[in-house]
Amino acid sequence: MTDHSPLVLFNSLTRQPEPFVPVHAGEARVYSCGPTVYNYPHIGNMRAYVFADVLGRTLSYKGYALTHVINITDVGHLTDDADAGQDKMEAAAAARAQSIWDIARHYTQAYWDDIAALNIRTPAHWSIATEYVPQMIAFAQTIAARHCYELPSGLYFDIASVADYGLLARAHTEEGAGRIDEVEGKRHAADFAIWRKTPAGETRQMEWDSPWGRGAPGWHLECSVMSGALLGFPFDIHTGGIDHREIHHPNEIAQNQAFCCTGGLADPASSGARVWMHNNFLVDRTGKMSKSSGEFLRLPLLIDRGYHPLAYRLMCLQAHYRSELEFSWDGLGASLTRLKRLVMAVAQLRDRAGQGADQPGPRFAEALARFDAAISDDLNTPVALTVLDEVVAMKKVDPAEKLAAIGVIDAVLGLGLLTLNRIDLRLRPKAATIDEAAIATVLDARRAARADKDFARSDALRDDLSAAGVEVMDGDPLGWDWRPTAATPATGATA
RNA sequence: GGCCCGAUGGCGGAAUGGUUACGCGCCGGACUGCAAAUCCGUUUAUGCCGGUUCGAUUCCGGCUCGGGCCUCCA
Repeated sequence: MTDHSPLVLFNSLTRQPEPFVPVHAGEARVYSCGPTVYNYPHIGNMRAYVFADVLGRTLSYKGYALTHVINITDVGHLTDDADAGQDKMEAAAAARAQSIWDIARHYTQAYWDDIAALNIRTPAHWSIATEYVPQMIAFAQTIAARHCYELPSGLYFDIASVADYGLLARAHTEEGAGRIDEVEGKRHAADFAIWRKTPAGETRQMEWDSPWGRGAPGWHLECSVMSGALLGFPFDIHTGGIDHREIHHPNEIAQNQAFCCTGGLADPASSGARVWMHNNFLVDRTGKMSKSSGEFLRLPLLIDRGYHPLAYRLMCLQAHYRSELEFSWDGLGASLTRLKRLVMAVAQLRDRAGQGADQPGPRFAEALARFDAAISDDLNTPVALTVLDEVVAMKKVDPAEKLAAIGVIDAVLGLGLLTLNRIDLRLRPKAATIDEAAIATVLDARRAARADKDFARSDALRDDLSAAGVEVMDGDPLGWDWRPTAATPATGATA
């Protein structure tokens, strides 16, 4: 792993791949837009953090000292129009008759559970929006005179006050059909709230005093403030979902420009971050990605159905982060099968390796160079995975060295191959009608029948288990003697 | 309506101006009491119409279809 390719990342600002050049030598400072904790994250949301995690792991692998920040937005966002809707956090609290703070705590924890299940490394900082309100007010005061104007509903940012507004979105701000309900007095349709005043006569659970009256910060403000406070302007990389490329990040950039008193975006440092990266969506043709439709695709739902969460991570890695990825249960099953085979191969390797070398050795140099080239090419994880497969399949090599080579690759991909057991992958679907002990009992009886060459009885027991959602596997190399049939939906579920 | 993106085998999904990765599935073989699991091997694809080119899946134009954003959803 000596011949490193230069790391090239696709910058949304220029729409070009660019060599990564750190702002501070040897360091990489990354800010990722995190969740708004008014509901559970769905697996499409989580794709963004798998992407950010791979980016962070790649930077670490390349030798940069990584400082990663992910924010938690616990300040409410509006539900519909930018300035007229109901606050999402307030709405969730009202619907559940809980304190807005309880709501935030609950969904933050749910998000963190998903993060852990997906083997996403904990960032250096989880920045909590409500802990930065004083800094947000200070930030707003800094830019107010030159870049903002006040209306009865709040303090607004004048997008004409900075150069190149909307460059990131490649959008022209001349508004076409007026589908947005204009806030009375706004100078441009795209002007956005820096501070939202609480309407007269109302009280909100979350509100703060400010020079513009009691209210709450606009949500674009928090990312500017927290990224600047924790990483310093300019920092290296700002990530988020591709939807943020259109509105949120252009606004964030405009705020950063105003705050830094810098000019146009010809100099990428003016935007606050040198590189802006956006992951594409997970698309779901079944329509279960919509949070408004009741049951949507959450990670725990996959687990309940018998799919290990890391199968979902692998599914994400099989596509490039800038491509849309089609979700299907069959596809998830395919990823689980691939992961299972990888894990099994590595487990066998561990059995044979013993106390061996912890370095890959020259036999692996060529493959690792190709891995390096792939991941350096704007995080091409699909190709990186093919290199992993090749390394796993290599014959006549020292097992300990091979294990070390796999370790190098998995440190970036984060599939947990060195620690995951095949047994770990055998999740029992929640809906299964049989428990582990019962399975073991039937399997014992079946073993006895087979020893007696009573194959009629043996097959009957196998059919019983099959009817209960358990597929029997004799002679599995690693003792995985059954698996849940629900985890392999591609096969006809004949009972 | 405005802006933008995409179309690769059964499914997912890479890459490339000239031999179309890889995974899963399918099929064949080994193994098995039979299966399954596992291992080995094999098979199939660049939406349509033009253009540029010695040569296009790749570059350009048009068409069709699909998708995203313009409503704070990654």
